Amino acid sequence: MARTQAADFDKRREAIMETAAGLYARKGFLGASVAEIAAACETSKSLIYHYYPSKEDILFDVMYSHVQSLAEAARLIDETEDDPLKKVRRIAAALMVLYAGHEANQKVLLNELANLPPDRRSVIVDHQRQLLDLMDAVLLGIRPDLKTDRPRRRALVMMFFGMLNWTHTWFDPAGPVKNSEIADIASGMFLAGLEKSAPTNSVG
Amino acid sequence: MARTQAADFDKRREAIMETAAGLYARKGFLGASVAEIAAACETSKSLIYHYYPSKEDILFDVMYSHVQSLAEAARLIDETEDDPLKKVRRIAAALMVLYAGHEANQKVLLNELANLPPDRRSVIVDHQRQLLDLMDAVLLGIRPDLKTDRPRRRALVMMFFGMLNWTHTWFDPAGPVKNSEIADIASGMFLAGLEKSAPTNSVG
DNA sequence: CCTACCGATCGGTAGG
DNA sequence: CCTACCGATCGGTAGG
Repeated sequence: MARTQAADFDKRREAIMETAAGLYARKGFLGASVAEIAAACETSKSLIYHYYPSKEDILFDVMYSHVQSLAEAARLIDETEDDPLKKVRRIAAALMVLYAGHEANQKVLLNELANLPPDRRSVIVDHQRQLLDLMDAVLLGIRPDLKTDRPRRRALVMMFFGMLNWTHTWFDPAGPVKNSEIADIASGMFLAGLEKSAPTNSVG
Repeated sequence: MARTQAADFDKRREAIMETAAGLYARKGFLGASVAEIAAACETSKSLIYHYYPSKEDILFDVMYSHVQSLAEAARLIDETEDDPLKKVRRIAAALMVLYAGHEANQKVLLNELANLPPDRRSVIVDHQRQLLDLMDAVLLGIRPDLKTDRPRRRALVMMFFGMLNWTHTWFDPAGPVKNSEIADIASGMFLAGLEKSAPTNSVG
């Protein structure tokens, strides 16, 4: 019976986390109260504190679960795809799927990092850096001439993530443009830009 | 003498606004207290309320002054430059100059819109939409084939602003890459992507 | 799992 | 009378 209760515990905890993610996304971490989270869960404030030690622990959970799935998805593609051009397109597509399916978590991840204490923030930032480093390696495979220009590579990788991450401010998964099209447009611009600025026509 | 006092009033008011912008950017609107703003201004809370009716009015001022200068800069280029390709490059460069020179205002504009009441928020959003509409017209000048595909144009314009606006999360004006280079990279990718996806080779 | 609370701090305002 | 400004404190609400 203890196992059954534990399973139920994790399930309720996750439900609280997802409800909190929605409120944190809409009102901000500081703008959303624990009482509001409890009300949205149709339960009491005390129940929330039974599942989480603090409001901040819920925030960490929202961010950590999401950033981990992003890094994992990219790693999987990196390991199973050889062509660096296809890597870019597949990673963009996979990230957009995860963004569109977890809009609240994505908004919170991008907007509320400052509300974590340094030690927990660095855990999240580490995972984000894994994603950036992975894309940096992919970029280097496409543009080996940039081997000694890390600052420029960093800027280029940030353009890629800029196009994708900015979608949280405007993209509507229910709208006329599908998230797969957004991924195609972003990776298309990224690759076209890399090709056009390359020293030789070795790209393509 | 009344004129001299009025001039001093505006000057002090602006100093408060810029100090508040820095705190709002670092700690968020809800995370920064009026007491902190006063302390950072080396004055009292009451003095702050002498210059602004509320904490929220300061927020509006921070956003409004910034978004207006962004829209104005783009409008000026739009009116004085004929070549749509050059328009893109010049607007990107002008926006990056304003972003780099007003980092705090830019962060606040992008992160704290939800903390304005609907009526004041719509004033800011209207100015942002002017910028988007302007870029949409420029895009249409480059890619007339997209005349009937507004959703796709919107997505393309958002890629442009995604690259530029995402810089507030990573770009360091004191770093090795200049903001003019960022503008070149972003507009280069945008234009290369437009060219590559065009139905004919009419672009360039 | 709830009601009843706490220490602290919030945005905003009082008298002078 | 006005403005510019201060130290102290208001009523409510936050997380816990």
